[in-house]
Amino acid sequence: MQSRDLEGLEGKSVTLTGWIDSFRQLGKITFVIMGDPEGNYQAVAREEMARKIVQVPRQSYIKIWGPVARGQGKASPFEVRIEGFEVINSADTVLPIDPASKVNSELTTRVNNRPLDLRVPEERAVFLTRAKAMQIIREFLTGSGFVEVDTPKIIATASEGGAELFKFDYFGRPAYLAQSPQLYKEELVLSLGKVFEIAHYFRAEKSNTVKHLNEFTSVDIEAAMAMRDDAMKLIEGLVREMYRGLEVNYAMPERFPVYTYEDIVNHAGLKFGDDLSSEVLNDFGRGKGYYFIVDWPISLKPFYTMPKGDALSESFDLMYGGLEIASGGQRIHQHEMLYSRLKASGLDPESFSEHLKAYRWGMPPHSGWGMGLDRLLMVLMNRENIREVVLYPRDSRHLAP
RNA sequence: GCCCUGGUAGUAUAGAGGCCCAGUAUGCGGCGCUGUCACCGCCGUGACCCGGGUUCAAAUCCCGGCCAGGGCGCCA
Repeated sequence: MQSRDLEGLEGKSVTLTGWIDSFRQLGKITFVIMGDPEGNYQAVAREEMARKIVQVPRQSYIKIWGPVARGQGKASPFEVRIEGFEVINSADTVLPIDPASKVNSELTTRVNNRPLDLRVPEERAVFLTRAKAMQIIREFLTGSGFVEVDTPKIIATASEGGAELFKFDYFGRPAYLAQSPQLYKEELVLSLGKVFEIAHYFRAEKSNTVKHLNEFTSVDIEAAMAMRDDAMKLIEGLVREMYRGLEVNYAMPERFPVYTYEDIVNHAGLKFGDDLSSEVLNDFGRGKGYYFIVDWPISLKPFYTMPKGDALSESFDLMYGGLEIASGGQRIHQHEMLYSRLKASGLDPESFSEHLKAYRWGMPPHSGWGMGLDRLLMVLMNRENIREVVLYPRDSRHLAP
């Protein structure tokens, strides 16, 4: 309930439930700032009622009743004149954070007390935006002919090599938590054509940065008969749609600039084949918004990446400044080529036999990408730390809450 | 894995060897105030991460531990 929602109820008596955000006591009149999932609104108690209600601990969940009247509040043209109240469940008087936000707690303290933290409308807004973002993504991709799929997160073999995976015991056999849906989404292209998945993935890397988590959310797509440029157009369109749908002001360029890997290597004075470090990307990306880096050396990309000429690949990364938001490109669809790329990447084709099967059944050419949703949201909401846009972040130091 | 920084009331902070049995804000308890809007004023409450050491004297310096934040690497 927000003050403006009370407008149509002027003169009527209402009964509302919610929590007490704060009190402003002025002698015989007390203003009670009430909160509920929709927002904050003002209620007023006088005389005896005022004396009684201020004894209820802040953040307690209560029921109030009384008529709605026009008020003089700056942010609350309408208010509830409290005729009675009932404490449904009281809160501790010592709270680990201050939901009235008179003192701002640190991110760690807030995350450790997330449910209470989210009683702050501004903090709740982050996750309402996140929810809406996911809705926009689903609508955009579904509207573009993609089918939403669910692939397993418990897997038997490493999907791409590279990142460390979490290993665990699966009824006596070794199993891993999925690092990406890469192999499954490519297999599904065979019959579904265009697929997408929004899910959590896991990396067992002991990263200690503001942009890495051990459990993160990825938006993945894969599309039959799409070329790399089609995949790039799609993600650019999706990013634009998200800014539009979420009403985030941002000076979006006509088109996202495209740089080649070689441009950056030359700019940084590196040699072909060197990976681009955070330092190089931060330097190159300084002052830049969204842009693409294309034509990476095949040696720096996973085995399923389609080669371009001898040394390059049909790949791209979507960047924001120095931060990698997504990566993708065209994939290999020919069995023989995939087999030899596996070997060239130092992987054992035998352990990918389940996956390779699909490439003998008429696999169409295809392209796709995987996008770090948390990272995009971080940029979109102008947050410094990925943990700010994840409800219960998992990093190497935090397994709880 | 490497490196840097930091742990002071519930929360957020001041503090750089004696001015500190630790100051401020907010919270909490109390008193006053009839329209606030971070209401205000007054009183009270509550803290130096743990263990050693140096020193006449340690929140402050040194060593170790634990915990946390961040950078690099890895990676999305």
